[in-house]
Amino acid sequence: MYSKELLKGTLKPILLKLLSDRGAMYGYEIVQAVKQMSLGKIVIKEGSLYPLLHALLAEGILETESRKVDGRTRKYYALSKKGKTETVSALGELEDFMSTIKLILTTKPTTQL
Amino acid sequence: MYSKELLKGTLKPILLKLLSDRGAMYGYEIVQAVKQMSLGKIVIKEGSLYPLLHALLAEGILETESRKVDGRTRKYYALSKKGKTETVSALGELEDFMSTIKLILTTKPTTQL
DNA sequence: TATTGATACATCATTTATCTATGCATCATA
DNA sequence: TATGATGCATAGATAAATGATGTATCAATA
Repeated sequence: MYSKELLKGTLKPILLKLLSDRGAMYGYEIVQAVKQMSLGKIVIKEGSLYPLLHALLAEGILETESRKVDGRTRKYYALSKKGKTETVSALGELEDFMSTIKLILTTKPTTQL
Repeated sequence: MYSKELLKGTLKPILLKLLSDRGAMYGYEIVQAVKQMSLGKIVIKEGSLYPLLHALLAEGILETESRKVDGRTRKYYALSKKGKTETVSALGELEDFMSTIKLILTTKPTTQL
């Protein structure tokens, strides 16, 4: 797990990317997938994920459908049409941001003002 | 400027990297340097920077020295010995985090569970 | 058969990094 | 003499994520 705050702002694009790749997913599955893909380094908390899912649902970015599997209810979330557009811009922004950070981190010390 | 929250957790390592590269710097100079290096995309607010500088000073990560230049007071901050160690781990963590995000963002859609 | 751990959803209070807004002061310029 | 750039500072607001907690089903095990 990374120091508390780095994750901020990255959860939403990560979620959108996952749904974009895999189609409909349910909460528990999302947590496991992120944990697995990040080699255990990113563990989304339920207290973070469910409010985010509900918010994106309310925004019309996600659509939902409940299915009963082995006596347990799973609530599947998928990208709406609007959500697919949103995903493109969210991922673009994150990648842009990361290159900016990378730029600062890799600037040679000799580059003085 | 990026959407509000992405910056969270990155300000400290960015600051440490800057001081590590350039030695002692003062607040206003730091804001300008980050703005310039990020091509205007990252603008640190004074309300964010000064409390951070004071906190790092209190932690013994930074050392300070005031100089009067052209009638204006500049408060220079530099890494302490402890701060140099801290910088190494902070930058390491940020880079590790970024590769993890990159890993998730670039995973091929065909990689299903 | 009782307990534990995994599965599955949910909410509420707390934390905390950053921003907004504001304040003060000096200097250069128009 | 007003404005913008330089320079430091703080207090209150914002909002994302966490921690803590709750409910319930199912599988494994002791």
